[in-house]
Amino acid sequence: MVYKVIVDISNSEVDRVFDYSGSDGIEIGTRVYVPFGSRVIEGFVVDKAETTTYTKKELKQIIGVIDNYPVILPEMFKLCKYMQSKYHLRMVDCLRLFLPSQMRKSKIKALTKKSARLVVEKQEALKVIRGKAINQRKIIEQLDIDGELLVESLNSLYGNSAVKTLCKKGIIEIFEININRRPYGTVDGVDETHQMTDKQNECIDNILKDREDIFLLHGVTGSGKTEVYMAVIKKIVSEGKTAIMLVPEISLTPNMMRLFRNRFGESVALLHSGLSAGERYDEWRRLRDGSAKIAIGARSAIFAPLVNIGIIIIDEEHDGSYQSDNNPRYNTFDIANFRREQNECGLVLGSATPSLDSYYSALQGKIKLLTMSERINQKPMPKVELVDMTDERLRGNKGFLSNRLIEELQKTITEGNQAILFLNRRGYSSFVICSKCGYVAKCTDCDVSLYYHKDENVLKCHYCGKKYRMFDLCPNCKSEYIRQGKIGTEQVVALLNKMFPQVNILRMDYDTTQTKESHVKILKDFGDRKAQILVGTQMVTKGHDFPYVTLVGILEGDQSLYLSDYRSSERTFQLITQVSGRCGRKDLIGNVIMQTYTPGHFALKYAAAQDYVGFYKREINIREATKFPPFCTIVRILYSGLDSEKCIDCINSQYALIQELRENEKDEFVFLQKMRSPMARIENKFRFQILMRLESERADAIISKVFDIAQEHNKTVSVFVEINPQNMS
DNA sequence: AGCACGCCGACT
DNA sequence: GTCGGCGTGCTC
Repeated sequence: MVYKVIVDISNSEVDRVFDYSGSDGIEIGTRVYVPFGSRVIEGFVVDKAETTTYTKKELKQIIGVIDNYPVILPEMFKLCKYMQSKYHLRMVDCLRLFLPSQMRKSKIKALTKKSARLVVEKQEALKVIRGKAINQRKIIEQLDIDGELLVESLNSLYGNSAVKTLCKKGIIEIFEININRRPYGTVDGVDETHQMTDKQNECIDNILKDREDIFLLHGVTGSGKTEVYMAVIKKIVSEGKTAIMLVPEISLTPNMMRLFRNRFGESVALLHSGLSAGERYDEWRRLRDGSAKIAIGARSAIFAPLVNIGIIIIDEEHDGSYQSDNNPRYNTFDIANFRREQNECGLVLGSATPSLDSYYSALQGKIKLLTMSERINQKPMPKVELVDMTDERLRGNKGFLSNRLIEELQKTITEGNQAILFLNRRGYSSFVICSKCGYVAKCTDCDVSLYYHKDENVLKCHYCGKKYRMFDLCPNCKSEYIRQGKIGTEQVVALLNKMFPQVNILRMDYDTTQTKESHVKILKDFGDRKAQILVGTQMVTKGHDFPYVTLVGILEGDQSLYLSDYRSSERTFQLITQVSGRCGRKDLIGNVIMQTYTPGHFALKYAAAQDYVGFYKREINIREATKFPPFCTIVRILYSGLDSEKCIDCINSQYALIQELRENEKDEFVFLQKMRSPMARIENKFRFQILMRLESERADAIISKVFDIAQEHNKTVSVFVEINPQNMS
């Protein structure tokens, strides 16, 4: 029997089927070991045939099967084809998405990667190297700066022969590093069943009535969306079907997990980043063999190996993390919709602040709108108060907190309740500047200024993570007049500690959640009321319920408003609504204070009024008038590379081709421009982009041509096509 | 991706 | 000559 095999190598050159002979009876979807060139690698059987055009001599034999069952389901092959045509992805990259990563590379061993470091002093090493070996020199210099680097990245930058030679010469050594994962806690406790409201029941009935439809469940924060999901899943599972529920990674809290585990017990499988390799594999296996019926997880859980799916739920539908922004790039909604069609099942998008696109689709009648506009048990929505910081400044308050917010904080503390302060900026201050000569510390590899982190006393680049020594004197003019930029969460905590020395304060941001335990611990400690104030970034806005929080302070409500991104109003509205919803969840009345310099902005006004529909109407008008999504499709082609000249050559030649395309499709282009990327350099790579906006009706046909154009390029420049990207920088 | 092969410059 | 770096091309 001849088997068509895709080899497990992520490279466009080998992303096609290779024919192998093998004994009969290997099922399509099985993984196998095959000889490839001079080595043995893993591959996926994607098809079988009786004959082949290759001669007996050319045709090699499958060495053996890896798993004794097909790991890829038939539906997933269809999905793979769909993704290939829609996003122009490599077949292997899709297939890889369908199984837990640690299953690849020979069974479920600990995940290791090869890393390299210098074993000889830089000066000594350089002496040994011959004049011609530029790449070896570069590697030595790089390793001297960074200490150690992954072999794969050295290979891709300088070629594998240079790395191998250095190793042979004993200048560098290659060693394995382990990437550990953490286990998740055991489950105890019982299912708390709630009395459903009429509104909740109505939504559940609707979803269960039209089993093949797409629904947008617009429910205000605290309206009990999770209960609706669980009730729907319960019914579907009782009919012998399976379910997928997606949440943003960050809101997959222990709380949430407990809720589902208590309700569904062993039939739920949790897929999230905190699982260890073994556990993740176990969970995947339980889904694959049918012992678990419900998959809950972040974005990638949409690829759960389930058959006979009865419902797919995407919670916090508006969340940007549903769109993958590095390869393979895909949009979770597309995948969910494809699986919905394949399984003829329902799809529910849930949010308190639906994305403009989804709500527009709902009003167009393309998807069904369900609304829950009241909190359960008639709890009132929190009162949102806007504080104009310009006024505060005029009245002499130069601090970061308005008098109103200080007053409310004091009240909350004395009453023994809790407060959340939200500021979407981490670190101590956003930059340092010499007020004498104007010197600003910048990253050497990225086009950004550095944040000051006081607890580590370093300057950090928030793009590449590189750290620099902090200075007392200006490195440029040696003056001592160093001023600091905008206040970040670290400084907020420091200042609050001075203001309220008797109060415990927790901080939750990227810096304090680098290990999984800390993330869980902070939430648990705050939930246990070990602290009265929680200061945090985006992270504090999602999903968790803290019943004793009666005050939410938004320090810079307008911070995200003026980014050069068409979605900035939408984002701001969502952020404020989400964070406001953290408040007044029990029987205590909640209060939200939003500080801003632009209290008149409609996004802030509607957010304060908790008026989603009002905001929607206003914003959709702007989108329509200015021709932005959902009234067009934005396509961005991003070019990045170490050599800026080569990037420019590449973008110029492709831009010319796209201009040609526009000549033939004049009516379809709303906008076309090439430019430097707003982030002109990241990690030493220069970035350029072509932006276009297309009429939505024929966008797919043009995008396909754009993909073809982008395909042809030099290896030293990486080219990515993004459709309606979440991040335009 | 990763390996072999073969060209070509530099060193004994 | 010949050692070794580095580009090229191929893998059923």
